[in-house]
Amino acid sequence: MLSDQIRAQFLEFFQERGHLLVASAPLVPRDDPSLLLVSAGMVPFKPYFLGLREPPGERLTSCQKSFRTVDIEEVGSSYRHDTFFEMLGNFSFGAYFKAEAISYAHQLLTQGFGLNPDRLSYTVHPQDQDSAALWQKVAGVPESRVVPLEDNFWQAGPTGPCGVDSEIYYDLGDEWGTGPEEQPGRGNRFLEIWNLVFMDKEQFEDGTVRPLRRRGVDTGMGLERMAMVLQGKRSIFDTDLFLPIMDDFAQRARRSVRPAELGRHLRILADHTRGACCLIADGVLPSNEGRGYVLRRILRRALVSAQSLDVRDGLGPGAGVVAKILGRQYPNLEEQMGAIQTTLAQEQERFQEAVARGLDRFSEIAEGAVTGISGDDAFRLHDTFGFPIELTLELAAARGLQVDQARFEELLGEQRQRGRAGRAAGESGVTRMELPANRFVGYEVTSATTRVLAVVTGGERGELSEPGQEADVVLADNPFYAEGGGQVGDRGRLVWEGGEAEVVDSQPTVEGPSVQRSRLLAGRLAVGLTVDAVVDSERRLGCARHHSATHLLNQALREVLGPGVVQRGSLVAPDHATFDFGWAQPISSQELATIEAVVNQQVRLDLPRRVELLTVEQARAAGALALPDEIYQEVVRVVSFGAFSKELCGGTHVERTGELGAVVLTGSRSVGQGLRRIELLAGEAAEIHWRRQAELLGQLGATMRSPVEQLTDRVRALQDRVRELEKDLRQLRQSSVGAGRAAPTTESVSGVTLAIQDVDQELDRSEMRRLSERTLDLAPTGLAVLFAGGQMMVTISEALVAKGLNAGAMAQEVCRELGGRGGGNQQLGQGAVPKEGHQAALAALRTILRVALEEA
RNA sequence: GGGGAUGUAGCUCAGUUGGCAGAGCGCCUGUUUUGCAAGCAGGAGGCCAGCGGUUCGAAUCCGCUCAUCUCCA
Repeated sequence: MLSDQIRAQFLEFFQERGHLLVASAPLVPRDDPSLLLVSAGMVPFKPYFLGLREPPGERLTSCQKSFRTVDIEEVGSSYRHDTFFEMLGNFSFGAYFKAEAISYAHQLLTQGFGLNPDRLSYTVHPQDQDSAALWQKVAGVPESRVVPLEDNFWQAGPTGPCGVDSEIYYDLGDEWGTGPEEQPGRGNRFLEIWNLVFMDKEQFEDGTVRPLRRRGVDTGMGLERMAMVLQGKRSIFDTDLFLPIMDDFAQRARRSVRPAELGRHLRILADHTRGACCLIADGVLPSNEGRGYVLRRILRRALVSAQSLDVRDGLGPGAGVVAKILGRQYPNLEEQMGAIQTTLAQEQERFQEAVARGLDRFSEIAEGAVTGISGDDAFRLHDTFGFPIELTLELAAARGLQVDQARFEELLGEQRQRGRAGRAAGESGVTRMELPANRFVGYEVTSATTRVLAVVTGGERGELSEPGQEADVVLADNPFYAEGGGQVGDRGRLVWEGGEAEVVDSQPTVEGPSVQRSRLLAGRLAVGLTVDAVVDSERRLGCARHHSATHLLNQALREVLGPGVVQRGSLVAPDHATFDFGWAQPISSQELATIEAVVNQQVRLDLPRRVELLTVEQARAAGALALPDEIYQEVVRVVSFGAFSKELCGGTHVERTGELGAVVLTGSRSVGQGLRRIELLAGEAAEIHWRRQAELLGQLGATMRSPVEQLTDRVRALQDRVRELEKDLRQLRQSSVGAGRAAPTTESVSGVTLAIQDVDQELDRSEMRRLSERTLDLAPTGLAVLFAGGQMMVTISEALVAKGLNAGAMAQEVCRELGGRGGGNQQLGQGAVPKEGHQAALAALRTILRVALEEA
C-alpha cells in the first residue's frame, strides 16, 4: 500500500466518522517561543486543548508535518529514526474519550488496513484500568497483550495539557529477536505505530495539576512506520517515502564504500534532504541559531555524506525527488523550489569554504603530530572552524593517525552543559496564569468605557494603590492594540472617578487576552472598577501610517525586485518602521529610489483601504500576501489598498493612502544571511527627516561657503588638499629637524660619550625615533638624549646595553625627579619633561649615568 | 541564550616581553621591445573594525560594541 493511500485512507476513515479535515500547519510554530519546531500532530491544536480558543469542530483529523531534533545523530544508523515525519491523527475536544478512540483505532488497523490482530499489542498506564479493560472489551484482545507501562503518560512540555496514553505496537516477527528484551516499549521487535493520548489534566508551573474544562483525545500515527509495516519492509527507509530519494543519490554516487557505510550515508542523505526541503519551504533559512541552525546542521550532515560518497551535483537533484514524493500533499515544496535550490547551493558553498579552512588547520596539526591527534585539536576543528569530526577521523586514518575520540566527546559534553546552563539562566520568569477572556474593540474606536477584569502584578493578582506602581490590566472592552504583526502596542490612559493610570505598553498573552501595562498616577486601581480607556490616538495614527506604508513597500518590492521577495518580519512604530525580507543581493541606490517612487505613486493615488474577514483558503485564493512562517486563525483579516496591495494583517491602518503624505526609504542594509532590512518613514516623520537633511546641507554649505550643488566637489578638493599639505608638512619637518635648530652637542660622562639634541618643537613618535637614532650616530658606543618640546627620549648603544645599562630605567628615574613619568626598554627610554626643565633633566641624567656606570 | 575564532593596503594575508606598519597579487609612472597571467626600476594606496581603559608609548595588553565565521542549547 502506497504511502499516499495510507494517508488518504486514514483521513477518510475519520472524516466518515464526523471529523473535520484540517490542513497541516507549517513546521514553524506560531506564538510559542518554547518550541523550536512543530514536533507532534497536536502542537497546532494546543490552544484548543487549553480552552483558549474554539476549535473549528469537536472532532478533527489531520496529517501534520513534524520535525524532531533530539535524535539527529541517530539518523542513518537506525532503521526507524528520522527528523522530518508526518503524523496522522484524530482529535476530540469533548466529543469522545477513551472508548471511541480505542474502538476507532482497532477498527482502522484491523479492518481498514487489514493488519493481523495477533500481531498487535497494547500498552497502558498502570493506573489506567479503563483503557486496559476497553482494549479487552472493544478489541477483544487477551489480557496478556495489554502491557502496563509506567511511562505511558504524555505532556506537550513542562506545562500544558497532559494525561495518560496508550500505545499500539506491531510485532515485526521472530527474525527481529526472541529474547526477553523484546517487548512492547523495549527492543526492536515491537514497533510503536500509534499513540492514543487521553488528555484530561493540565500541568501548571507551580506543580499543581488541574482537570481540563473539556477532556479530549489526541492521537498520533507515524506515517513512515505505518508505511514500513504495510509495505512489509525492514526499515522506514525502504518505503516509497524514502527509497526514490536514496536511489537518486546512489545513482549519482561516484565513490564506493563498504555496504554498511553506503546505506548509512544514503539514509542520512534521504532523511536530511527531505527535512531540509520542508523546512526551507516553510520559510526557515540556515543560520547560527534557533531553527535556522537545525536546518544548517542537517544540511551539513548531508553534505558530509555527499562528500564521502562523492555525489555528483550535490543535494539539488534530491530536492526534486522529494518534491515529487511529497509535492501533492505539500504544494509549497513545488512553489518554493527556487528558494530551496538556491538555499541548498549557498549552504553547500559555505560548507566548502569551512572545509577548506579546516583542511589547512588539519594539515598544520597533522604535520606536528607524532602518534595521533588530540581530542582538544579535533574539538577545536569542530567547534571553532566547523570542520566535521567525520572528516577529521577520515583524514587521520588516511595518515595512520589516531584521534582521541573520548576526549572529543568529553569536550562536546562540556559544551552542551554550558549551552543548557546558559539557556536556563536566560529563561524568563513568565508564569502562566489564567486570565479572563475579553474583547478587542480597537479597530472601531480609540476610547471606551469599560470594566477592569484583572490586575496582575508580579505574576499575582492584586491591585494598585501607590502612585508609580505598575501592573498588567485586562479590560473587558479593550481599545488598546497589543503588540503584534510587528506593530508596537498602544499607549494611553485609564481614567476613573478619583484616579488615573498611564498605559505604557500593550502586550498579547499566550492565554488570549491582551494586557495593558499600566502605571498608577493617582487613586486606586482594582478589579471591577469602571474606567474610561483612552488610546493615545496621535501615536496610534503614527503606527497606522507606518503600517500602511510597509504594506505598500511590500508590494512595491515585489514589483521592482520580483515576486521572490518574501517578508520575514517588520517593526512598526509611531515614528518609523523597518521591513525585513529574504533577498540575497544588496539593494542598489537606484533600486531603492525606484521602490520609493512606486510607493509614493500609490500614496498620491489616494487608494481606499478595505478590510475583509475571510477564511484562510479564501484569502489565499484572493492572492493575499502572508508571512510564510505564520499560522493564522481560521478567520483572518485581509487588508487591501485599492488593487495594489492585499495582505493578511491584524494591525491598524489609515483609511486612504493619501494620509501617508509621503514615504521616504532611508536606507537598506543586511541583517543576516540572505536577509535585508529597509527603513522607512511616513507622514510627519518623513517631513522631519527631510527638513533635517535640508538643514544639515544648508549648514554644510554655509560652513564650506559653497553652493549645495558643488559641495561634493568642494569636499573632495579639500580632502586632496589636506592630504598634500600633510605630506608637505612631513617632509618639511624632516628637513628642518635634519638641519637642526640647535646643533647636537656631545660631552663625556665618566668616559662615555653623551650626545645631546634639543629641538624646540613637538615631534611625533616616528620623527623622534628617527632623530634620536641620528643623534646616537654621534656616540656609537655611548648614548643619546633628545628633547623635543615636552618629550624626552634616551637611546643607548649596544655596547652600553651589553654593560647592563637600561635606557628605560634611566628615563623613568629622570622623569620621576622632575615630577613626570617615563619608562621604556633597554635600548630606548621615553618620558615627559616640562619644556623649561630640559637643563634639570640633563643634570639628573648625568648623575644617574655616572652612578650606573660605576655600578656596571 | 551561552562558548570559540576572525577583523591590518583594492584582494589574500604576515606582523616576535608593547618601541619607525610589512609581503604577494592588483593599480599608476618610467624603462626593456617581447611567446601569451612577461622582465627591470620607481610610485601611489592604511584612523591597524569602532569606543573606552592600562602605559612615557598600543596594530600588539584589558574591557565594551559592531560585523563575519563556527559550535552548543
